[in-house]
Amino acid sequence: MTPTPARSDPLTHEVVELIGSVVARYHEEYELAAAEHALTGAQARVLTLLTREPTPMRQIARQLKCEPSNVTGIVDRLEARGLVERRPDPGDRRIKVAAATERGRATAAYLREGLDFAREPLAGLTQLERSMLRDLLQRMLGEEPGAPEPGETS
Amino acid sequence: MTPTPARSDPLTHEVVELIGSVVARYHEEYELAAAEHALTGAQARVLTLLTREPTPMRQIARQLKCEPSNVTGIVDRLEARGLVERRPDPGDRRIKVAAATERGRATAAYLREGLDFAREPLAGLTQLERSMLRDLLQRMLGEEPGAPEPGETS
DNA sequence: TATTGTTATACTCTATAACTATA
DNA sequence: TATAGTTATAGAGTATAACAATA
Repeated sequence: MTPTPARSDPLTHEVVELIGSVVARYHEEYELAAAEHALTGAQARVLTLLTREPTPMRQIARQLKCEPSNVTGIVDRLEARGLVERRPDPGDRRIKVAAATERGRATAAYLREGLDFAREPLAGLTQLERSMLRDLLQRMLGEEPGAPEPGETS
Repeated sequence: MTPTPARSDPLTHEVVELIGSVVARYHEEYELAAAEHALTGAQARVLTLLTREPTPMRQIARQLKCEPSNVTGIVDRLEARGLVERRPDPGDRRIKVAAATERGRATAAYLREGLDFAREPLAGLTQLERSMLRDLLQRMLGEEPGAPEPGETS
């Protein structure tokens, strides 16, 4: 009769609504911070990704969870602005590795600084509260050892 | 020297990253649930909005934080599928009030059921933990009385 | 034959500007 | 004149399908 016990729980519903608000606000601020550097959200995400590590086009698509054909245009536009460059892969000539340029890394750093969300609001929480929040979010995301998500093949 | 104390705090950084993960996963599941009903994310958001309350076009734009001209197309497509209808406003003939139809409400209900995120993961938390999470998120969002965010004009 | 990246195409979302009809 | 909604337009993201180069 109650396959999902949490479904009709008003407290759970409240938390779900709050998470929705967090998601909305996060997105809003992310797009805003990106726009300040004349970047779209997708461009900002790819640039941030490439700042962490040079990545083949196909793998960018996997991380963005979109089709590989879309990545071509996004990287094109970043490359046209000198924020990213395509490099050949020494081992496989089919592969093009996209990498952030020096300018791209600088832009990404400014972008990161502009992303005040969660940093400013989090300042209102004590150290203990922040670590409680961290633990709760970790458990929500199933990132705890001992609770391996099905679907992880390796 | 340290205008934003939380900036270099590794714990805060960790929480920010976790929130990023929550946002990514929420969006992913939202788009997926919408796609199961042949809806785009924007269409699903508007439909959900109108299920709660019939709303003038202009006000939809404000809630979506987009330009009013965009709403025309989104409501057009929902109306073409019989999920939404435009009604005149008795008091002001300039205004068109968009409202969910019976079919629209039914679709929104299915959509809501498909949105497992946060409900399933939250089931792994105790009642106490969930209320702790609620309180922490509320304070992050500045929704608590006694902590009015600057910028609120009224 | 399979994989990588690209191109071509079509649809949706988005902002901007100009337009219509009401107020 | 100001406001509500729309139209027209252009740019960007998205998926699908077909393609060239390479494995």
